Amino acid sequence: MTDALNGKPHPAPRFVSARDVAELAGVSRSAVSRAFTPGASVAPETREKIMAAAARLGYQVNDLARGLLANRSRIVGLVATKPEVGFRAHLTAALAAVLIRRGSVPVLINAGETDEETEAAQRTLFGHRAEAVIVLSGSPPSSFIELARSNGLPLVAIGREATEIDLIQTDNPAAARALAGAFIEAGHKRLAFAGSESGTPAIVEREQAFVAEATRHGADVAVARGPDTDYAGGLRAAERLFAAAERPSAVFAVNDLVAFALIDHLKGRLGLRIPEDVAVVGFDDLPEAAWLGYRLTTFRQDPLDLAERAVALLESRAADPSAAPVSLRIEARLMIRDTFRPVADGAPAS
Amino acid sequence: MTDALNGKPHPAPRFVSARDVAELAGVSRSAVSRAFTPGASVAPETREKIMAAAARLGYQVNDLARGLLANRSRIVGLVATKPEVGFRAHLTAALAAVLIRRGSVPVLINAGETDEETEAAQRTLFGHRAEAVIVLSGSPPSSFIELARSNGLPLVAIGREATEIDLIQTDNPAAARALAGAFIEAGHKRLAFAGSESGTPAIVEREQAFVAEATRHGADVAVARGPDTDYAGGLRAAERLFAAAERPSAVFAVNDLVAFALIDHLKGRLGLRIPEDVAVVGFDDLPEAAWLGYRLTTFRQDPLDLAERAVALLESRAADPSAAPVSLRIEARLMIRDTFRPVADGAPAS
DNA sequence: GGGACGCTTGCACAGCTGTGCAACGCGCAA
DNA sequence: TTGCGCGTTGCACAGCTGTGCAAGCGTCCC
Repeated sequence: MTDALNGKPHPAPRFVSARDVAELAGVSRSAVSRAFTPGASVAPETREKIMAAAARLGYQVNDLARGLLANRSRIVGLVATKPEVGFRAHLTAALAAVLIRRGSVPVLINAGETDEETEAAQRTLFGHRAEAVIVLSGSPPSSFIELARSNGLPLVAIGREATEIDLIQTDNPAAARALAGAFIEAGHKRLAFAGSESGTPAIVEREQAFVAEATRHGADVAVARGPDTDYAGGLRAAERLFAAAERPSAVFAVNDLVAFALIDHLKGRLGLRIPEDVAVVGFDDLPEAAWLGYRLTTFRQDPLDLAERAVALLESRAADPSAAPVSLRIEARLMIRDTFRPVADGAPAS
Repeated sequence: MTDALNGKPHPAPRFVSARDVAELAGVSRSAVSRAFTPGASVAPETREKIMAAAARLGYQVNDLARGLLANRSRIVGLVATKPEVGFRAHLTAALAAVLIRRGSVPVLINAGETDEETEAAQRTLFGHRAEAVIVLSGSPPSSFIELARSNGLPLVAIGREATEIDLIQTDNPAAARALAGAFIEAGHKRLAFAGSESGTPAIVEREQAFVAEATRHGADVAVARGPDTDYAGGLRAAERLFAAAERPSAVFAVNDLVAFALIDHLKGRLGLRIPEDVAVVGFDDLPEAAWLGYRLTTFRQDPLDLAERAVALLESRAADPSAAPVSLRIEARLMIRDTFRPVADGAPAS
């Protein structure tokens, strides 16, 4: 099957090379190379002649050969499990856009569940001499991290916790604490956290900080975890939280997807009103959070901002490989919509 | 800025090469090459010695050099605008998974709106000697198609209409016609189509076939188009369709996103019941369509199926570059949920 | 007019692999 | 023992680029 693309009935339609251009322009091949190298020494008229020939032939510098020589491929791996779902989709797209703009080549590694797939992804990445890897949040292919470190290639993790690695992360504890405080200030006594058992560091951080801060204020906190951090998982968590006799009046959903499930369950199945009966707050600010059906109050993570910072981190890492690992925290801003409104500064709750 | 990653304080941490392995194993470099080439002539014990040395050093064949020699990079470009939104996100992820499994390298080209970005994407793709390109539906970077064809590299378009190019497409007209018939059979007289002005071929096909079939049956069809094929566009279309005195009783939304907007508008703002007052049907079967808040009846496109067929098409194209362009139609299946239930076979409408 | 200097340009090598060709060693048969 | 054949291995080249080094040439100044 693979053979079809491997086969060579036509021996691959040879691309035009610098030699072709040199011949047409009547100069040496090195002159062509210099013409395409900024800052190299070429006479203006020679360069012009070369450029004209190149344009006529449709020449494009072969980045494979260039990368081979310079030992730099410009390839950056984006490793993610389920890159199509929720916030990761937005983060992936933003990273691809930022990388392309700076001339890099984003390779999307859809790191599957099986070891076989993980291994194929590894071969792909290292075989093509990726010069950097960005690991998105999600279940952790720790073998990647291992291998990248042992080969000394820059690696940035987004939302993954790992020692000895550059890390960029939303400030989950701060957000969770602030929200717990806001719930209590608004008069809520019975709080709840709808999480998941996925065990992602971001998930764990949000839960722990929220629970800790709430109990510090003397509030009850119920915790329910779905099997995964998605809509289905959110439904499970919602069922558990609201099956008990003592229902919470304010819920922090670890995720917008979980929050949507929560809202659908409360409104659709239990007939509760939001936020009058139950206040709900999510995390991510997916576009869906602004939809009329939800109007979800949620913490905003800006994918483009995150992507730009991640790439900047990559650059400074490449500039100084021996520097100490950086751990960057980014503040999440609460987008206030209809599912919960904090008490305004000084003003009484309405 | 780019300079940071370009700079070479450490001259890039040289990967181990076949020569290193050869030295350690005490053989020639060609022996190493042969050991990693299936079907090459190597003595079993030599191969074993080489493999041991390779494992110890962590050697990995350099696909850049291999690709340079063979004139095959294994790189496949995925070109899409806004790859994070709706069905494209799922299609992109599915394609990446399929390509990785077969040993290809999926490069995600987030083809922006500006010419500058498009040009950067082109350079990236052709500079790295991509051996195939897959264009996802969306606004059409037609210069890509042009250039790919002139360089004779396999190109498959999904949902894009273009002559002289391999094409894979859902059978939009068939689905639209079937739905128009089902609406009428269920007793609806005033139909409507919520579309967009984006002008994507798939969009146009659905609109035209739906309108034609409905009028053929003598039904009224109102058409409203939002500026774009997304939630915001769907809201605009919904406003226009239901501002008129004569409200439609069944609406075909060109897209699940548009359908969600429609539902939110009808239920939330106009207080209508679905499907009692208005029936709504979408297209794509995004995961959101199964959410409790929507339970949307919609046509299903299977991203994995589409991805596998696209890659298969790529392979057969590579095997025979001179064959006539193929145009493949895939049937969309109606997923029946709560927003519309067709009359069952032979049974009367409930 | 001659020498020195600076800008251009070509040569050759490096970077890493796959493969045709020839050589080499070994086993087997005559 | 010699010759033949086969399996294995090394050499060398190709594929495409960037760049140090030296040579060439023109120009300017003394």
